[in-house]
Amino acid sequence: MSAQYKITNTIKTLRFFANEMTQQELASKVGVTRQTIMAIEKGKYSPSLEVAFKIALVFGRPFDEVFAYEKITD
Amino acid sequence: MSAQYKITNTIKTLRFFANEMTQQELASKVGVTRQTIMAIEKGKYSPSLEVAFKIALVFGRPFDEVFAYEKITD
DNA sequence: CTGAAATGTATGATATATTTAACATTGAGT
DNA sequence: ACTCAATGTTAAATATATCATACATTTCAG
Repeated sequence: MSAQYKITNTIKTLRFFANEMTQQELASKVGVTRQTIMAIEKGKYSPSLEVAFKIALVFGRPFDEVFAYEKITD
Repeated sequence: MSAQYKITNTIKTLRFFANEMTQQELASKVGVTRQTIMAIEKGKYSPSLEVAFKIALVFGRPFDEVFAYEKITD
């Protein structure tokens, strides 16, 4: 069948390098709840484009340094 | 108040340069309905990150060439 | 070790994206 | 002008993201 992809992110790493920002702090800055950050970090579901952009903005990093769409099979 | 942003995209232009691909063709390749492409092109709502990635993939363009998060006020 | 803070997990409610279907409008070709 | 394909619009139903709350587990400073 056609190639399979998954969305990955580097949020946990970025939090660590951002002075060990907590999930709660990130959630507050982004304007969502801690559970939303949790779910995204864990890959439970893919965020809305809006939330994804806001997360990249909070870390001040280019979008593709935070989120990627990676091929997992062919 | 805090800065306002809006999500913009270049889908219509990219369709034009992709041999004038129709909304229906794009929708089929992405795996959504034509109305979804319509709504996204028109900015009626912001797509899921998954659909956004798929659209960029169909056009074979870097993500940030398709979608942008632009400041509209300060 | 103990306790508080951070992270993880689960569930039901709400908001939003997407589908489905139907119809209206536009635009280009004949 | 006619016609057909493409685009645009609307409304109701469904799927998924997000919220709100509650509780369990990990982690680490004291």
